[in-house]
Formats: sequence, C-alpha cells, structure tokens
Amino acid sequence: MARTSLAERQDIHNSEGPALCRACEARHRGICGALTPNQLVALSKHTARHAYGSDEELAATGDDVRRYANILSGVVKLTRLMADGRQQIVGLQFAPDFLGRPFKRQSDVSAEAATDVSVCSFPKSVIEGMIDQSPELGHRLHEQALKELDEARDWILTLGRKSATEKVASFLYLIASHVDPEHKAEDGPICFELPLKRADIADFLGLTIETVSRQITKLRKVGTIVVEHNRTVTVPDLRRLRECCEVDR
Amino acid sequence: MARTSLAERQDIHNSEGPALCRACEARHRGICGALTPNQLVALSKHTARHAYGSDEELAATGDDVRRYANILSGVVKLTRLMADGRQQIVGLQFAPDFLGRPFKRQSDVSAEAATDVSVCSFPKSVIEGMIDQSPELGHRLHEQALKELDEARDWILTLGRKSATEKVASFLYLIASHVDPEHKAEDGPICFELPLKRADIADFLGLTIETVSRQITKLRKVGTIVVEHNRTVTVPDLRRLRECCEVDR
DNA sequence: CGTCCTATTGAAATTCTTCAACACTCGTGG
DNA sequence: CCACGAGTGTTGAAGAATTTCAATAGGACG
Repeated sequence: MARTSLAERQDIHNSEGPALCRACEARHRGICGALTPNQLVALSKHTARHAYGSDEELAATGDDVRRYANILSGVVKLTRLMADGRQQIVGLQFAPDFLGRPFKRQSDVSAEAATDVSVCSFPKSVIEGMIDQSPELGHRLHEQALKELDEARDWILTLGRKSATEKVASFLYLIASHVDPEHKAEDGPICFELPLKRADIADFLGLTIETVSRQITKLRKVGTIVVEHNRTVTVPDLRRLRECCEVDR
Repeated sequence: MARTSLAERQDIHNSEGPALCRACEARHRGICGALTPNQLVALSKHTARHAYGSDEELAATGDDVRRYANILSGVVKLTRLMADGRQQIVGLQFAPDFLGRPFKRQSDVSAEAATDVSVCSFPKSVIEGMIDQSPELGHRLHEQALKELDEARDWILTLGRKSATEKVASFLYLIASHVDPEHKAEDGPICFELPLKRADIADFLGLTIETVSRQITKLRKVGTIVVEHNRTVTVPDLRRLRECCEVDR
C-alpha cells in the first residue's frame, strides 16, 4: 500500500498524472490534455471505464445524462429516430473524442456503439467544476463543438446535394482520412476496416441498404476500391476516390 | 462636443454602456450581454454597422476574416458551393446571432444576406482578448456553437430521411417557430414573411425550385397553409403543420 | 443442420429532377 | 402610358435516380 501511495505521489510530482491516465492513449489528445496533473488526479477518482458491444446504447434519447465520457477506442454513432422508425445518424465520433452535450440535461440524439467501444466516463459535475478553474479546458470543449459543427455542415452538403455514388464515396473517404488523418499516404494505397455495417452506412447517408450496396459494387467494379469480407476496404489511389466525392452527374 | 463626451462618461458610470449599444435591440441577447459596461465601451470603439442587400456576400469562402459580427436584423444564409455549381445552405442565422468562426482563420462556408441585413461588426482580436478576461463571454460563444450544432443535427435528419413534402413543412415550421420562439400561439393562426426565396429554400432543403414550388402548392391546396404574394404565409393551425413534418409516407 | 444476421442482386414502383412553357411583378425607358 | 426585360414563381410531361419488394447467398453460432 505504501508503495502505491508513493508511486502516486511521484506521479504528481513528475507531472505525469495518475497511473491510470498514464496508460491511457487518449491522455494527451482528448480533453484530458488540458488538465493539470492535480486535476487529473481529482478526475481519476471519479472515472470508470466501460465497454460496449456493437449496437449497444451508451446513452438513450431523453436520458438525464449525468456523466460525460472520452472515447478510448471504437466508433460511436449519434442517431436520431423518427416516430415511424426512420433513423438517421447525425454524427460519428472516434477516439479520443469527448462524448456528451455540455450545459444541457437532455439530448434528442442517442449514442450507440457502432463497433466495440471502450470509454472512460466521469460525472458532469466534476468536469463542469474544473472548467471554471481551467479556461484551457473550456476552450478545448469549445473547439470540439466547433469541429463537430464544421463536420456536421460538411455532411449537410453531402446529404443535400450529392448523388448516391458521391455519398458512398464521401463516406469511404471520410473513413479513409480518419485512418490517415494527415493524408500522409496521399499516393500509396490505404487499407482499413469499415467501422459501420451497411445498415449504419445507409442511416448515415440517408439512403437504403440496397442503394449503398449497389454503389459499393459500382465503385468496386470500376476499381476505385477493393473489398474483402464485406468490411475490409483497400483504396489503391486516394485521389481517385476523392474525385468520386464531387464529380458525378 | 462637451455634451456628448459628458453623456458618454455618464453612460459608463451608470453601467449602461455606450449610447450606441443602449439603442441596440441585440444588446442583451447577443454575446454583448456577457460584457461588462467597460468592455462594451472598449468594444464599441471598434464596432461598425453595415447593411447588406439580399444576396450580398458578407464574407466569402476562403476569406481571411478578421472581423466578427452580430446580426442586428435580417436573416443570413451560410452556404457551401461545389465545384460544378451545386449549392447547399448549411445554416441560417437570425438576429441576434453571432456571426463568425472563432479560432480559425478560414472557413469553407460563405455568408450571404438572405434578406436585407444589418450587422454590427468588430475585429476578432478585440473579442478574443476579452474572452480571456471574461469567462462568461467564452461560455456564451460556446453555447451558441452548441446550439448551432443541435440545429445542424436536426437538419441532417430532415435532409437524410424526410420526403419533399415533409422537408418543406419542416422549413415552414422552422420559420414559424422562429417568429414565435415560445410557441405561444400554438393554437391561434400565425402569419409571417418567408425570409427566403424559392431558390434559397431549395438550396436549404436539398431540392429543386420546382419541387419546392409543387410541395408548397400541395400544402396550400389541403389548407395547411395560406400563401399571399408568394412570400406571406399564414398557418391557421400550427399543430397541423407540425404533423406534416413527420408523418408522410 | 437450421437459423439469424448481413450483404447482394433483380425488377417494378415511386419520387424527384429535368426540360420547357407560361404567368406575374416591378422598374426602366421610349 | 405602354412595351420590354429581368427576376421570380408555377405547372406539365418525360426522364432518371432511388426505393421498395422479393429472392438469393455466405458466414457465424448453437
């Protein structure tokens, strides 16, 4: 016991934070990167890790959500449901995104795991208390909201004005760019697993499963993508895929 | 001259802020409501009012925008344009919304006046300096970003999953609720001017002008709305209009 | 081996777009 | 005062894109 306690104190002193956090891959990139070691220690007293399987609900529509979370791994889909069952994915979140809607009790979107997901959650109240002491934290949350807003607006253009082929290409490009955020492999081939099944892709693109399937087949047949086992996609030339996102009339 | 100067000093002393701001209808609702009288005075030294006619551009895509603005009156459309000319409105902003994208030099959306618009603009640098001193200001900007994000996600559902009739009904409902934010007149009839012409409505809904026109005609013929002079809409029963936003299959 | 889940494919039906014609309003200038 | 054109909105008919309905196939799992 004494050893642990010493180690923890050392963590604080050498500005590395709690052991739990040091082992966290999202430690520097998520909102935690804005916290001081002391804040991290305080926060880590209230954190809990959770794992969810595909299609499991992290937070239901209308829930009085009292906790926020950081995504440690996996992809989370934010969905909206209409009374008659029509569904639309209104946002996708990847690690190390922050999950939650600050300053509001309820939300009309529900969060579901698209893949296997693990998160690190903590009570709203703790974070909200820290915002007042650490402007940097509030700033990061603000930044994330603005980033999500930019992404939502990109998606509005896609939903409103693109053809089915362009939509599917845009989705694949979105995933590809997320695998390779810096566009390093602009030339070389990229390979990735689709985090969404066809039904989810359809709900994301505002199409039917069948249309999605047909467009993927189409892209496959012209060689823009190679698909194995339905989920593994290889893009031989990213530029060619990007061209499919816009020019198709 | 001496009189003016005295009056200005009194403004400061009685905590009412500069005369310019006192006469401003957006004074308390926009971000200015988060400023101290001293900050308002400082800000007002750099503010300028501008007026724009319909379809005039407030800020072009890719502009290095150095100023923010508050909308004093009118409606602003945020649009995205594709290389081949396809256009999509990705957001609508009404008085007293804040206009601008904090923490980012360029934006890929352009802002255009949908109606006649007047704004009160000021340099980014002034506001950004004030954020550090006034957490309340940063908080308000954050709130507005989150509000816009919620709205964008509502719209994503509309674009992705609703039929043309539902889309047009949803648009009319959006405008109607904006005229009457508290839904006071849930029962009684509501009358308003459409701030957008048909082409803009089409760009907002991801439809063509013709389809919009046909759906309006359809809603008119079943008595859900009454239209005069193309732009003046009366909704006899808001509930009936709301029903059209979801149930139509 | 059967069942469930996921994905693909075909044919018919539907929705929305495109193309084309026309109507209305408003300002300008003969 | 009227003709003209530009800008805006409506309507019809044909065409294209997407959905719906239906059938099939493969993989995972008990």
